[in-house]
Amino acid sequence: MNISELSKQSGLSTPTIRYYEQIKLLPKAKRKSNGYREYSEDDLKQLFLIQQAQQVGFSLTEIKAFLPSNVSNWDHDILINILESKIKDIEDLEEKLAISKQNLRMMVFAINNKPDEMTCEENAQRLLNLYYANDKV
Amino acid sequence: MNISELSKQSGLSTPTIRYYEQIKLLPKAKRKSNGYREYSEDDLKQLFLIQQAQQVGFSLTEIKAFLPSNVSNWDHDILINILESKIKDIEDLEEKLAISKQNLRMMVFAINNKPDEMTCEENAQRLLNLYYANDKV
DNA sequence: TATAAGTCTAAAGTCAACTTTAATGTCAAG
DNA sequence: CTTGACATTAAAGTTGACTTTAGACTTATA
Repeated sequence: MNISELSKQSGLSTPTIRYYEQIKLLPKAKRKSNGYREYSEDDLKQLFLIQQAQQVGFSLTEIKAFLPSNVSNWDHDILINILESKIKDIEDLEEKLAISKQNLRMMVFAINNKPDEMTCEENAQRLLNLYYANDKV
Repeated sequence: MNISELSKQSGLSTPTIRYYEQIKLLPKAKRKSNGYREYSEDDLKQLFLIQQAQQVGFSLTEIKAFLPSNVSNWDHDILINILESKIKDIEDLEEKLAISKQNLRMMVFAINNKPDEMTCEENAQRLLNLYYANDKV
């Protein structure tokens, strides 16, 4: 498929796809006789994979390191270590998310239960404290 | 406390703290007679709060919107909506994290169980497919 | 009292991740 | 056979989130 088709299917703009090739996040695309780039389903899969990793907070540089194409040249044990440290990263983030969610819920609760006689200013202060009642900062 | 003390306790550099004031993420700091900024425990709490929100993927602009100090001027229902949509964002992210973790585990497994007669190239391809066997993309 | 460490401001620089621009080439439809 | 949509490149511009620099003032230490 042409680059615009890949763009449509992946949800990334065509300049972004070319940019990814430029920074070697994608391999150099095959070219048709006219010079146009030609892509396959595998390229589409790679792009989904990249987006997924990006959404969970990995930088493009990090992603580059553990794409299957690069992975094949690697030392087995180092690779396993990298992967497991990524899993650890995700688990850390999951914990932080849980805390933040908890905090947001607390805010919702605090706002819904604001005593009538309390001013907004006081309530703001109360919210800030509620945030911290919860974390042992 | 002075800015360097706040910096130490919060883990943010002093220019970062000044920068946050500049973009109005923090209120204008009180000044001592010599012009130095003076901070309180509440400022420290705000900074922790900001870092927490940032770590789970909110931009400074987003964070600005739902800090208690700004929150106090707001319409009750709109505010609750914002908070609940943030909770939703977090839950979406949690789902993505779960998928990514699952994928990473699969890679670890695939690498550990690579059939001996398979080339690295073939294994790379196999990994890419394993990634996608799992998501219904 | 000199010197180092801390503070101030405004402005410029940096880095990641793109996007936009400009100039040109290719192809499909009327 | 021209017009419009799509392709190419290299280079410059943008945005977010900072960091660095420069020049000046203040405060604590030897």
